[in-house]
Amino acid sequence: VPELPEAETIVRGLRTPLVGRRVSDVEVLRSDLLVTPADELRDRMTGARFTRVRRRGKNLVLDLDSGESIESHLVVNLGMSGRLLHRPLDDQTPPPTHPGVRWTLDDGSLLIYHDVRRFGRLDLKSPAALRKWHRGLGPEPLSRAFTCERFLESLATSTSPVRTWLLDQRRVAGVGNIYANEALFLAGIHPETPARQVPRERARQLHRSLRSVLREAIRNRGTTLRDYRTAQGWEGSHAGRLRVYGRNGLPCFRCNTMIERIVFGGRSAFLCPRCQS
DNA sequence: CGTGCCCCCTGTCAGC
DNA sequence: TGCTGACAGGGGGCAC
Repeated sequence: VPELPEAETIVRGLRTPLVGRRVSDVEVLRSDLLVTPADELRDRMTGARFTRVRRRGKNLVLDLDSGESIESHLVVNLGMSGRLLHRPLDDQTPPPTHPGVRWTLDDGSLLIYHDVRRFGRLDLKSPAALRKWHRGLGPEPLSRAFTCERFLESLATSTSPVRTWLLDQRRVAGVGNIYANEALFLAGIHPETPARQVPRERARQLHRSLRSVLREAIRNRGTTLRDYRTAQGWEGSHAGRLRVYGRNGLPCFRCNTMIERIVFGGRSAFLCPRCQS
């Protein structure tokens, strides 16, 4: 689920409640979600303070300080159905149905990792391990480093279908199946076009449309199809704004041609056969 | 290095 | 009503 816009929305919703707070308790209910051994996670997080909450690609990164400049970084990948929820002390809403890890903070509020399918992963990394992991991911598509020139250069090195290219986190970080399909529609590119065969002008357009669709989805607090929720448990509102994703059998907004669903690389792609040659 | 396939897991929905 | 199969936003591992 969560792609870059969803991760960004969650991060924004966690900053205020988390930064400056100290962890008073850690409960691991599903240890299969952890890369780090459960006892180590408890030992290193208990008593530590959240110093920063950020995002890298589709991952959430929670920085912690255990004092005497001992730093850790909790990297959360939400998989398909993960949620990272903050529940204030006076919270009246029903408790999550599939909690995996629960942190109690020093103000009595709770941070809960919730995941029905349990494809998500939580990894508490050292600063060195974080740097190494960081280097393995591609550029942030909304950063200045993601220039059109670099994008064109990288596209030209690959024979993979352009949709597959967009999903590869080593090429560009944070794009998933929804926004890959949306950006390709906006740029008028068929998802199966080999990356290096995308015409230059279309590729330039793809660079622009990728950035614009991600920003638009962030403004809408992400796409809730089923599982995704913000840190406060709210749904995102971008689902109703999708142009092709999930719209097979419905008319294209631009030309009225029926949107098609095809499958390659083990995943659905949605396209307008007329607009996306 | 790229590709195609399988797997991880649970829930929902369409069709019979 | 109940069963079965397809499918779901991600990612890692494997053989080739």
